Amino acid sequence: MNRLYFPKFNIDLTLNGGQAFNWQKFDEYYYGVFSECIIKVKYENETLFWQTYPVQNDLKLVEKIFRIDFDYETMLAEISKDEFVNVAIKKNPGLRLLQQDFDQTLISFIVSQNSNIPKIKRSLNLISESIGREIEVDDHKFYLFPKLVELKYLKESDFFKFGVGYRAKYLQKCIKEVLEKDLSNRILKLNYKDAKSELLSLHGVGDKVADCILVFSLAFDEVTPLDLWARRAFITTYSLDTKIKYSDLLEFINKKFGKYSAWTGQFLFEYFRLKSNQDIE
DNA sequence: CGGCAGGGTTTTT
DNA sequence: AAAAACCCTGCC
Repeated sequence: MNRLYFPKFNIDLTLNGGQAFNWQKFDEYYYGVFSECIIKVKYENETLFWQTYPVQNDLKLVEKIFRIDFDYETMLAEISKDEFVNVAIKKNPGLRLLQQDFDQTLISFIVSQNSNIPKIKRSLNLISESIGREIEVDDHKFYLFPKLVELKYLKESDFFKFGVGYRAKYLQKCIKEVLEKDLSNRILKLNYKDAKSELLSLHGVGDKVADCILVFSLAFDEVTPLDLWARRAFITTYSLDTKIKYSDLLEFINKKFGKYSAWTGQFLFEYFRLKSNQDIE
């Protein structure tokens, strides 16, 4: 397998957290389903072992998805100055942000709204299995995530069969809109403000889903998606008004953490989510 | 701006 | 067993 030196990486925390729904673990390897390939990875001795299928050795893709070039140390040094964030980092060392495919992330987070992780994964798998190309890796069958041009032919009732409920209509409309606007290509050149307003104009995309896409696929680190957990985390940690508006909370976070807002949010989010799972203290 | 409906599964009571 | 919650958005 190929190797990349990649110190300070907690692969379990990163791939099982709420930013990606397309990784499955078999034995000691994770297999990630993308639209162009399956990525197989494991992490050992500060090294990422990886391979891509069916086209092998796609280094560019792996470097992009794991944000290999991101200066993790400098970011940690900066945000750990905050005592609360420092605790969250200590409890979740090696947590990282990914930079995933735009189209796939868009679909994934429309499906994710008001739902839970097992159900989200099930629906996304159904979508892949129904039209994605089959790829066999290590005796496991995977199905590539369909591209928007393939999904645009599906009707609302087709999406409904994937168990996405009322989000079927959002998906069906949104895919058409994105293709008509050529957004997948254009958005790569836009700044945060313009990219977000483009996303908000899409059916089924509100503040939270838009920010998930901007952070988890376009690597806009100056904001963080404020779902219920992240919102609760920030409000509790900094004793904010429980009724604070979405945009006001984003502004508060950006003033405090600037270009590392996304990383701060991710650490606090995981810290609160895992803490409540153990439900101690 | 505020309030609520909207799949269906998981979690909590 | 029932109810509430669930990484929410569109519509009124």
